Amino acid sequence: MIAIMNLRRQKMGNQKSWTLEELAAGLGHFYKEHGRYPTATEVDTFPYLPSARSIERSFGGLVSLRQQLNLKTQLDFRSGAHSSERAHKINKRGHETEQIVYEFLKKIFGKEFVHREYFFTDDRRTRADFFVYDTKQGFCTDVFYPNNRRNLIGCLNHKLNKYRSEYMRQYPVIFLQMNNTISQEILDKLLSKKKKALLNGQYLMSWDTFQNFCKTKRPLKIAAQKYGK
DNA sequence: CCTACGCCCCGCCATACATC
DNA sequence: GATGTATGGCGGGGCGTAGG
Repeated sequence: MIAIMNLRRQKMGNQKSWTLEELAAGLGHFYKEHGRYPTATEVDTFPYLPSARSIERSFGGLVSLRQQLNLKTQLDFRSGAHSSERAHKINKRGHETEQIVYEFLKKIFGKEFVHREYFFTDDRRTRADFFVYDTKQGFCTDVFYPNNRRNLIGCLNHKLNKYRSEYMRQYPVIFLQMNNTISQEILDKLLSKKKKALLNGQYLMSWDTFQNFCKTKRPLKIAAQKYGK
């Protein structure tokens, strides 16, 4: 049996290949802590395991590894119960998160000047979560809640792709990242190293940064009160 | 029924870096 | 030089939900 302490590898130097036994011990350690086996992203951040990428190289990937070790768990987390549960959680969280942002924007800019699900064209396909009218040109906000840094990059790339076209770039757009464990400092560092950079008029903000940003904007006023509610 | 959407998991790939 | 491993980006597939 391999002692857990021996499994923590040094980052550089003296690289030895991981054995199946060591991986089994690492996975077992994760199971003891969490009552289940790790996904690829969890494998990447778990100190007693190599990266999922390494496992892919040497053991044909995580699905194959789970099979080889005959783990009493789902082999592939992309479908089935795990994926179903995840999708439910994401939808619930997404709805709640968007509501928080909506309430905040209404308070600052007024209900009349905050549009939800703003459509750029009439094909009713491409849209931003919010479009806010202010005394200047206004701005779009695309809200998301990534579970961790890695997924954040995935989400961001997806959004950069979506907002590439001319008509999606008529207004400034803020990609609003709502996971408060990922600070603005982390976001800025990530962007400075990122290959596919943000375009002009695109910003990546944390919730704190976004709130301060909104306070620098000038809300519009409703001219005649009788049109108010 | 269909399609679009947001997010996540995974495999594939290119690249960077250390060692031989 | 060659080889091996770590790292991060990218695209495909999957899920539930919303709306046609």
